[in-house]
Amino acid sequence: MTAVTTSLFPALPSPARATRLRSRLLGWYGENARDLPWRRTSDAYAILVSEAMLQQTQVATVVDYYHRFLKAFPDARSLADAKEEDVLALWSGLGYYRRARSLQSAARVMVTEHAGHFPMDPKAALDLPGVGRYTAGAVLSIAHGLPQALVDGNVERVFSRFFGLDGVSGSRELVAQCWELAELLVPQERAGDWNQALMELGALICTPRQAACAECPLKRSCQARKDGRVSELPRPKVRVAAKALDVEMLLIRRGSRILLEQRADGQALGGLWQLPTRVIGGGGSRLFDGEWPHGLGAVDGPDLGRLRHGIMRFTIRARLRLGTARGRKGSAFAWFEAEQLEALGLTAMARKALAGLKEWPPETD
DNA sequence: AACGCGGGGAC
DNA sequence: GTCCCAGCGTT
Repeated sequence: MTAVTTSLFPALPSPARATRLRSRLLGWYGENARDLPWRRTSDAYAILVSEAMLQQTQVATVVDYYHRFLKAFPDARSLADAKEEDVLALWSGLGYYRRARSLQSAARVMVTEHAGHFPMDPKAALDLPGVGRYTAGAVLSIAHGLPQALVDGNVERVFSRFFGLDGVSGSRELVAQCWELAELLVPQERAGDWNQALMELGALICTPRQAACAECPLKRSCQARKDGRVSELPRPKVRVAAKALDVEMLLIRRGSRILLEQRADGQALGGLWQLPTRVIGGGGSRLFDGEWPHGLGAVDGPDLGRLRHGIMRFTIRARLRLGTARGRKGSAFAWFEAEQLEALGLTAMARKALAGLKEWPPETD
């Protein structure tokens, strides 16, 4: 009987190899780092804002939101004191709105428990709402230089390829291996640069498709490249196909205002404002009802516009119709002037529909 | 240990 | 169309 002992890592790096790896990647980062707004500050609060926005959201999307948000809420105290609706308005269109609420909650904890600052203790950082292992490591290493590791989608991809880890993207096993490697490799000095260098390599060179291996500073020691498996690692996760959904939205005018509906807390997009919407085909979705709210209805006539919108596991085809409202509506409904819409927490679909209008249609209500 | 949660960019 | 993005909290 042969005892088979499998090393957790096909190529666990020796201390000497780890040193060379750090040196190469940090050198490359020094030459190639993008000039991103959150790299111009060492304010832990500002970096927390950027990290919250960057969760599952691409850099290019975040930049403008980051500037607007910090202008409105320059420190934890101002965010803690803000109205939630104003926070949501600045998050409108970014998605994953729980991030915005958690960020404000975290700011309130920072004010009450930590004198308005992001805590220096990793354990305390993890107690902040919306701050998990990744975000705690990111803020502490980038803002304060603490030797805290992090693993995000970029790091997972870089490690999977560089060390030849054959796992499914996002799987428990692969993520655990990556965290162990990240802890092993994070340097005592320049930990923030090291972490950002790993992510930058994943974003610019070691990309999900068509990796630019020729330009990679680590190409000489990359296991996947040796094996010709760069395009195979990490293995993609199985995904559920999006389902089609057909809906109608109502544009209801009264005077110079239009009627919007606030989605209920506890449902998807809770608290955000939308145009009254009903499903007309494709089956139930938990996103919209099949009937107009009581007293609301569509006016016969040509569509005011059409749009497509992807959300969660649905591909929505929406038509915008002129509508009318009879009787008094509940508290979920409110009339808004055009100038108010920009400062409102609209759903992205509502934003698209209103942006697509060349001019407001005639009043019929 | 899986799943729900938005929206958009890149291909 | 598909894939996936500087993840987290809940079940």
